[in-house]
Amino acid sequence: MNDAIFENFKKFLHKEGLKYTSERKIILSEVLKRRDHFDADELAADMRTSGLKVSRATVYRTLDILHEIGVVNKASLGHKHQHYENMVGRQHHDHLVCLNCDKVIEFVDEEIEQKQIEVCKSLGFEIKRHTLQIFGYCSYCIPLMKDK
Amino acid sequence: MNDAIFENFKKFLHKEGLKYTSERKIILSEVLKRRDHFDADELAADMRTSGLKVSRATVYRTLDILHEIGVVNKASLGHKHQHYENMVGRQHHDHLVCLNCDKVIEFVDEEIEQKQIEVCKSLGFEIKRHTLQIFGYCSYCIPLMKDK
DNA sequence: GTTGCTGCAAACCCTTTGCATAGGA
DNA sequence: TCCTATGCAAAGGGTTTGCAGCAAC
Repeated sequence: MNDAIFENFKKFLHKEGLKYTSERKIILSEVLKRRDHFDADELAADMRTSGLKVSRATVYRTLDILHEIGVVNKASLGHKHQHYENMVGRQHHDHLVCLNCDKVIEFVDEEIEQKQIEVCKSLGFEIKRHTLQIFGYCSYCIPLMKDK
Repeated sequence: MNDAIFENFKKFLHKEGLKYTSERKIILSEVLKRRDHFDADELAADMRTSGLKVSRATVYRTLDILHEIGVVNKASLGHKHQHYENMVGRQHHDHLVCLNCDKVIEFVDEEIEQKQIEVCKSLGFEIKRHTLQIFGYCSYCIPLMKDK
């Protein structure tokens, strides 16, 4: 079923006058295996470990393209670097981030989504994307925090 | 009325064994004059223009303290640097950010706030802070975007 | 063959830090 | 006096970029 994604990627690149290179294919395939919130460097390092030699620069450049076509989502999870996540077959969601263990919990609340649309409509604002992050302590870390 | 804020600042610093220096007073007073979303460098530059010579490093260091005591809020508004805003006399709010003109519109929606609390409660997550940004086009820029 | 891509290293940008000196308490 | 703060410049960390050689098309 991923064939369609590679096909779309190829079509998009062609449409933009860009090339369907082996590095781009490799990066796409590695991204599609992911179910976590990774950063560009992490992806590059994991690829290197797997014997896939693609430079960091190319990873950054390709993640940009994949973001543009919606294959990955970019998220600011409270670190100084960006995180990415594979969005294939998934819908928009928000994040809870544990300040102690860095765990990320995803959630969707339809009312929150709906309300955002209403707010924008009432202000004449055209939404392109939206991102809600809640920082705090997950259930495992709350007891640990009490001790301090 | 700002006297109380300076007094609190002084008390906080004293409690932490820190010093109530003239640079810190100057930075606090400049921050209190602001009603916009500024970054550290901008604040430092504006201060320099006004003849107030405080180093960038001190501005960063002091903004951290002011953030800790809630005088300023830190926000990621889609740039690679942080933005700050004076929070004195203000409540938590969310941001609409225009991707064309960079304008920032603030809003609060009680239902969104409430829903976030409910989601966290149901997941056993203890909220420390939360931040919702909506990126898109403001009413002034929507017509300009059509032309492209 | 043409044109865009890659890898490398250097550049960049924002932010933090080490250190010598200044200045609150 | 004691000890933290400041300013400077350098380091840091993530990301982007210029360029020469390389690979799609």
